[in-house]
Amino acid sequence: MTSVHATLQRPENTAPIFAALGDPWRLSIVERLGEDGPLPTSRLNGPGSGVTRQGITKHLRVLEQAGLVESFRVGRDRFWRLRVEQLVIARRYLDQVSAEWEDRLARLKSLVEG
Amino acid sequence: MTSVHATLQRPENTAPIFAALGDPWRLSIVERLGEDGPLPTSRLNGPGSGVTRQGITKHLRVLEQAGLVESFRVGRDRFWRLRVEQLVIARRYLDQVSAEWEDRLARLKSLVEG
DNA sequence: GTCATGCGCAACCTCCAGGTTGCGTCATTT
DNA sequence: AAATGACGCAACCTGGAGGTTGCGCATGAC
Repeated sequence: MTSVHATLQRPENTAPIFAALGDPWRLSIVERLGEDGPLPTSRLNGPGSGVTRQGITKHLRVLEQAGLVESFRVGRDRFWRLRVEQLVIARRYLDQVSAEWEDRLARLKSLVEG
Repeated sequence: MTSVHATLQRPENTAPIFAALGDPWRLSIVERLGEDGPLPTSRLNGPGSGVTRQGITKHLRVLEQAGLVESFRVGRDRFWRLRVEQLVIARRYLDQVSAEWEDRLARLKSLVEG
C-alpha cells in the first residue's frame, strides 16, 4: 500500500460533491465566490442572471449540503463563503484515479514490451 | 493576467463533467476503470451490483457523452476505457478556483493587517 | 413611523434522470 | 445447427431536481 493510493475516498462520499458542482449555475456561483470572496445572496442573483432569488437560494442550499459553501448573517444579508477543503477533497480524488490509471498503463505497457 | 489564472474554463463547459461524476455508480465505474483498465460492459455490472445491465449501459453513455470514457468492440464485448484528459480538465478547474480563493484570502488579510 | 430590502418558508408545477422490462441481433461455444 | 452470452434499441414508469409564485418577517434606510 503506497502512500499515493492509500486514501482513496469511497464514491458514495465523493459523488455528492461532484453532483453539487454539476450544475452550471452552481459552478458559476462557486467560481464567483472564489473570485469575489464572501457575497450576500442578493449579489449572487441580480437581474440578467435569469433565475429568481429563491432559485439561487436553492442552489446555495445544495452547495451548503455538499459542504462546498457556508454562510453567516450580517444584518439582513446572508453572506456565503467558499469552503476550499471540499474542493481539495474532490481534486484529490480525481488526482488519485488519474494516478491509478497512469500506473496501470505503465504496468500494461511494460508487460507488453517485456 | 498571470499564468495561473489565465485558462479558467467556463462553467457551462465544465459542469457536465462534474455532473457525470456526480452519481455514485458512475463514479465507482470511473474508479474501477482506473484500477482495472479497459473492461467490458458485462464485467462492470455483475450480480450484487443491484442494477441491470441496461442501467449500467445508460450510465456508461452518460460518461461517454461527458468525454470521460470511450469504448471499442472486441467480438461481442464492448470494452470501456478511461479518458484521463477529461479528469485532468476537471482537476485543473478545481485547482484554479481554489487558487483564486487562496489568493483573495491573502489579499484580504494583508489589507486588514495593513 | 414608514417604506423598502433581503430573506425564509411553503406550495406548486414540469420535466428528465435513473431505473426497469421486453425483444431482436450478432458472435461464440459445443 | 442449436444454445448461450453480450449487446442495442425502444417503451415505459416514477421520484426528485430545478424552477416558480406568494406571503410573512426582520432589519436598515429615510
